Amino acid sequence: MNIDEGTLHSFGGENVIYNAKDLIFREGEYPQYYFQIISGKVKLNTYNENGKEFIQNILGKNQSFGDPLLFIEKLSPTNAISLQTTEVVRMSKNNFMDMLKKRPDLSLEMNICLSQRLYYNILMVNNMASSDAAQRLKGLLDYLKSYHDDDCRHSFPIELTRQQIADLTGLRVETVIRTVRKMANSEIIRLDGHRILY
DNA sequence: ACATTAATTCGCT
DNA sequence: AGCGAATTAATGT
Repeated sequence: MNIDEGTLHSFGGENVIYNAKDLIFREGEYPQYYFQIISGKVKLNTYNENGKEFIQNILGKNQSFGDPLLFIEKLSPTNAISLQTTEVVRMSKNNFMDMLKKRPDLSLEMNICLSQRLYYNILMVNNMASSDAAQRLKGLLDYLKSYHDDDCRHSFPIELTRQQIADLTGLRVETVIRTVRKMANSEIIRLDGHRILY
C-alpha cells in the first residue's frame, strides 16, 4: 500500500524517525497504527522456541506494514524492527479507519493490496513447504519481486544479506550460499558482486 | 588503520 | 544439510 504523503498528513499521519535496531512494535502488543515507509527498511520477525529468528518480510520505501492487523481484533504476531535509519508516516487506527470511510478509492485500493498480499503469501507458503532449497529460494525471490514490480520488472537487485535470506527461508546461511551459487550457474539468477539480480 | 559486519570456507557429524 | 569455528572480503569511523 502506498498512499500519498500529503493525504496521510491531512488525516492525522505524523512522521516518525527510527534508528537502526529500534523496535517499532512488539509481538503480542495491540496494533495501534498504520505505518508507511518514506525511507529506510523495516523487518517483521518472530523468534522460535530456540531463539532462532524467522523473518516474515522486509519492507522498504513506499511500502506499508501494520495495516492488516487494523481490521481485526488480534495481537501482533510479529515484531517490527528498523534495520537502518528509517522514516515512516504513522497514523492511528482511528484516523486510518476515518480516512478509509471518507476516501472509498483508498478503501478499494486497500482491498486490492490485501488481496495481493494474501495471494502471494499462499504461493510463498507453498514454496516454503518444498524440501528443495533452490525452490524455496526462488519462491522468496518471486515473493519479494511481487512487492516491487511497479518500477523494476527485469532482474531487480535483492538488497538482502545472505543471513537475512536464510532467516526469511528457514535455511542455513551455508545452504543459501551453496544454493545461490548453483542458481547463478544455471542462470536462474545473476550475480553483481554479491548482489543477487533476479 | 582499526573495528565491525558480512560472506565464504572448512572440518566434523 | 546442519553446526561451530576460522578465514577472507567489504564497510564503517
